[in-house]
Amino acid sequence: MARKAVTLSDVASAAGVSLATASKALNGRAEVKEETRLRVAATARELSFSHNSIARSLSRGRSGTVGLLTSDLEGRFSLPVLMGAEDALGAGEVSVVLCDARGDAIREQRHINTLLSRQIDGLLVVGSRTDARPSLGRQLGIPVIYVYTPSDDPADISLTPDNVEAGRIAARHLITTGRKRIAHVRGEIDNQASADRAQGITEAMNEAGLQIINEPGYGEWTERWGRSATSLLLGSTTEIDAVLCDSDQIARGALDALRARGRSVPDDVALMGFDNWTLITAETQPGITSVDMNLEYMGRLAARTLFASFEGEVADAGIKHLLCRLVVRGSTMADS
Amino acid sequence: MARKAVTLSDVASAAGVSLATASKALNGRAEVKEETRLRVAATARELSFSHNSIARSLSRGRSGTVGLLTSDLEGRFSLPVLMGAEDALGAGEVSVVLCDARGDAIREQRHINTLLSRQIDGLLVVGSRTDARPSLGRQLGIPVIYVYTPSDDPADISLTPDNVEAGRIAARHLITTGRKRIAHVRGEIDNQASADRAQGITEAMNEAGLQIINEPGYGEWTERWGRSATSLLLGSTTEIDAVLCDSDQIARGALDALRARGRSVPDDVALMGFDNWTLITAETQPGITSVDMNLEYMGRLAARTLFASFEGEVADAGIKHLLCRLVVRGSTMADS
DNA sequence: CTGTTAGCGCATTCAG
DNA sequence: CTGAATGCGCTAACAG
Repeated sequence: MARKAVTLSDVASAAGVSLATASKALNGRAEVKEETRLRVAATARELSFSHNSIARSLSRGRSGTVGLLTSDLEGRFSLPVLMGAEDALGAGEVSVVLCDARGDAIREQRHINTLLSRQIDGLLVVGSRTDARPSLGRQLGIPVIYVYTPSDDPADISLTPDNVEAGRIAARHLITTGRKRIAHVRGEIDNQASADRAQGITEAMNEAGLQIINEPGYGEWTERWGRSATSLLLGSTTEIDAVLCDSDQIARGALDALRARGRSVPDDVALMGFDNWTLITAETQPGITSVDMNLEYMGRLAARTLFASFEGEVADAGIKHLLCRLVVRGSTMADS
Repeated sequence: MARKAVTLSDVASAAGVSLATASKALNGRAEVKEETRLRVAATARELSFSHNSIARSLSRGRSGTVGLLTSDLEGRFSLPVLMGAEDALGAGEVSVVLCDARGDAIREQRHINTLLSRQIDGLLVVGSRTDARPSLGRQLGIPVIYVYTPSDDPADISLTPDNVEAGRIAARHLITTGRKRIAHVRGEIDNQASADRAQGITEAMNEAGLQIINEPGYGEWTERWGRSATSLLLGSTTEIDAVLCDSDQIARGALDALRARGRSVPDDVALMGFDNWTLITAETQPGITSVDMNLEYMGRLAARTLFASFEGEVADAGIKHLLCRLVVRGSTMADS
């Protein structure tokens, strides 16, 4: 039943060599005669030997493991990041230990301690909003990379989307497709992503000599808010020909409200969201144009950066803003 | 910079005891004088000592780690399960090593090997559909529990939702609220969940002397399919007063179609889905009544079962079907 | 109660 | 090129 637990010394004696030689052979190390290397490899295969990585870690001093600390697994932002990271890491021989702090600082600290005691070689800290979070400090002794949610310490390495640019991209797309009276339905107040996008939008509008229509103000990241904000907009005397929403969910609510009011999308009014949550944007009729934050890429990049720092390379500290990508669907351009 | 790596023997000598005593003290083991235990604990704290769990694992023979093998991280089914499991496991001192096989058998095998070489104490295999999957075999030497997606080997331990009962629950709810002409919009053909639900629905209908209206047939798990299936239904001469959809996404599509045809929900037609994906069911207007699969509970239970088997308890093999839970919203009952 | 002695399985000096 | 010896940090019998 229980695995025979064939050890390296089993292989060694079976192959008629010493433990040390077997180790070297299996690790492709330095000077071992090709012939013996092959013989050891063969017997290892026969015995279906598998390294005990616990023991290996102990003597090597590295565990081949990285921690993945997330604050909310359910979040739709941390998940793609996690996937990208897991993908890149898993391919590189290293395992990922997952910890969900549930947004609780105590629990986070506990997790960090157990991760550290497990001798992880590096740590990825991923959050689900772009407002900076408290740094874990520089005393951890291992490389740490903050993903999506940046650290508030500029000495840390953080990867986050360039939401200002995302705002520019969105506004420019609407302008390019002929819209002039663009309303911005915002997410929650005091939210960095929303603020950054607003900035980018304003910049792009100014470039074009236009002014944003910004009546409905802030709300939740929900369809409900999208519906009511849009109703407000349509109820006012201000004419609009585009609604730019801070999230796809808000945009979906807006779509329903526009339709209920008899406005056709995109003919009467163009509609856009952010995040490119295809679950929403690709399912509606018409699909909703959005700006993708390249989250999975971000996770992958974070993993690569971690790898690099294992090799001794030092990535530049500070917050690195990653490019976003426009995804056009029917809500801004007919036909498509 | 690098952690001082204070070891147990550092603590021991600092506290003026032997290594062994220090170990026992810190582990709250057998006979150690209360006084010395405290002294050791104190110095350990002073030196901010932290166990090296790699070394500990090596000598104990157990790693305090379980593998979590999933086939699709993005899946909305595996995620809640994973959360529940991570929660229960994390609270119990054990860490979770995450592996995503991306639905690829080769990759899955690779992951299993590295997990095994990492000496995991147990394995959770979670999938995102309820059709049985190939067993990993009984030769792994550690307890394995299949979650959501059951194993095809009855000797394995599997946890999965009771979709037959879910079907009954759904149909009974519609019947209880006075519906008689109920259509079932199904998901993909050859899908176990859909088949099980159909069975339960039929049973409940028969109990009430009713017959299911089942014209539109099978389709994708998408809003699009929900829309077209419902359009078909409404276009036929058969009158209906309820649409029971195999998923919330399908139901949402159905809602749009009903509305487009001028049917009011729930007054003219009641509407239900399965899975209780609140992202959808709670956001629409009205909310969509659904049957929750208790996924997070399932994950938690899986973790507990794993724990139990560490303690030597043997859970009964076979597939255990877990109860589902009706969640009533506005789409089946006015007001609420 | 406490300290001594062995390993856990492997990588790594350093002689041969 | 190969092998005997040493240690990673800790737990687990044993003696004292």
